[in-house]
Amino acid sequence: MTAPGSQFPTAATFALEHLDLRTMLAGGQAFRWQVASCGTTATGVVAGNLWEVRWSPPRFTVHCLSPQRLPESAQVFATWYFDLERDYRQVFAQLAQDEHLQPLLQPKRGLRLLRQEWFEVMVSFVLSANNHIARISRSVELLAARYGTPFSAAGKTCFAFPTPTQLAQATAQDLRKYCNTGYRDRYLMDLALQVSQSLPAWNQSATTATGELRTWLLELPGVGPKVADCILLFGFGRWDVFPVDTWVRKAVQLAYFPDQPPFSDQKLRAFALERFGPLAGFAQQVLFEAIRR
DNA sequence: CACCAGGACGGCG
DNA sequence: CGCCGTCATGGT
Repeated sequence: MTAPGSQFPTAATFALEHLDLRTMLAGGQAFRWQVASCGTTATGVVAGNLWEVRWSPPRFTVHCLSPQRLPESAQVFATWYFDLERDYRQVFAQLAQDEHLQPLLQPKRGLRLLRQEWFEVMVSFVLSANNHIARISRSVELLAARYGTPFSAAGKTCFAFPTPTQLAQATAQDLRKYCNTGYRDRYLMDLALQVSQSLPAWNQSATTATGELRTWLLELPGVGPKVADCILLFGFGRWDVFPVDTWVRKAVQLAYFPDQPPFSDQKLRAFALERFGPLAGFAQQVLFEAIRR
């Protein structure tokens, strides 16, 4: 389907065995999706466009609601963003070889990791420190409305997530006052400044090794080990990381070392990387979802 | 109304 | 290094 005003097809349909929109879109990896209470449709702004998705098994449909802005076909976008070329059957089969993880997998078959835009992920997870998912979502939306580029779609005004340069215009005062960022205001401002002044390096980071990218991220204000790993996982598609937060800490300890004294985050990370290797990031997401319910 | 939230940071021993 | 108090704000 090619909508008037668009030179690209604005809808695409895919066949999937499993999918859980709530977990995938509102589980704490992305913050701009609104999932309907039925759990079968959702809308969200991604990459400067408004999208609607539908899940009616086994069909996953993606529809662009701002066709005049679409820079590529909906199929190309969705294949990348929703990571549709990855063989999730094989991912689950591989992880099922772990006897401690195996019983947790079946309820999480609908879980997927998104390939989000890295700057939005940086900002979202700097906000995530000592914060609630609901409040993070609200701040992200307020940031977009105040500093992002507006566009109209589906009869309303939407806002692209601000670029580093756009967000660098912000003052700490306004971030705190209007975007509800709390004490993270200065982190965000300095983050936007730093990133906007080194954009070429970040844009070429696709070829950078995960370890090196991680050390770059750790130099950014408000980015510690956990946030850096989330940015790598959700924003740069690196699955060879294992973000350790309060939930995963409990989950790993409970599933693997129930009668041992608490491990340090460093030890937990090393354990997981050794055990799950290139699937560590996805294993983390399974553990996170399993313990959080 | 305490307590906690997908932690990071700075200061201290 | 590792440990500890602090940080702004609202959901539960």
